[in-house]
Amino acid sequence: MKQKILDDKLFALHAEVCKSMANPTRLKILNALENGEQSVDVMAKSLGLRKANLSQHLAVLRQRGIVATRREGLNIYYRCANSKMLKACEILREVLLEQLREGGKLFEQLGKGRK
Amino acid sequence: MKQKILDDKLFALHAEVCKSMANPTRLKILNALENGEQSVDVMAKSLGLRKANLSQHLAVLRQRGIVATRREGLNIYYRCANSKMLKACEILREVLLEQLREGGKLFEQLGKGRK
DNA sequence: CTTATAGTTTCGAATATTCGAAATTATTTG
DNA sequence: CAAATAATTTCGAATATTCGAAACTATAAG
Repeated sequence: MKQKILDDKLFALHAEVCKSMANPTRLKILNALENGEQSVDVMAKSLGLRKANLSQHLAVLRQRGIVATRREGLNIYYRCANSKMLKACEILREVLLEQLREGGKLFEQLGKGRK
Repeated sequence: MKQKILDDKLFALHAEVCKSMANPTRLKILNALENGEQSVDVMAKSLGLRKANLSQHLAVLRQRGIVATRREGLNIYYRCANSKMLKACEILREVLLEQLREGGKLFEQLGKGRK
């Protein structure tokens, strides 16, 4: 029973983290942070996002503890808070890239989920 | 530019897959399928879910190509369609379990995301 | 103190997700 | 064909996510 409760917490946590990553923009943000910290301003420009919207996405990642921040003058620098988590994310991306290259089913079914 | 388009597809696909996993019930389903295929009926009982609801979740996983099916008489057996993807999912779970055990920030912040 | 720049928060509308209930489909057995 | 069992689909209401617009906060520089 005790184990079941831990499992429930774990599945809930896992779902929360997946939810954080369940958005192309947030995945692009995490991707941008793979090579080190970046300010919001620079990210907004390189990703082509409005600052307010980027900030909203960063807030999601921050609240889940996926990214961390550091202020320096006017700029706030974001970085990945947990390299293992980012690595796990990358592994999934590699698997999917492989699928894409193989022209597998996953590719064709993209977007055919819930309308 | 060509590469950017591939990247966009990849991020979109990645987000779709994360969306599929962004639900505790679906993660429990995937977890149950780690040890081999199972019928909907058995899963419904072991996970304590209404069959209609389980079927809805299975449809999400099916549409994204994450699980595959096989019919045998009245029963339909579900299995994981891509072991690498399931493995990537497990790796993330291991990272999170470690965090949970360490009593880290992620645990405390669970559920404090968007209300 | 004023202005400029960087970033965040709030609000509201559009869209998507979730789940129960009820209806429907598929297969087997009598 | 009728009845039973397994599974799926459809519908609708409650809830959550997403994004632009506008307002707001924080820091630096004059």
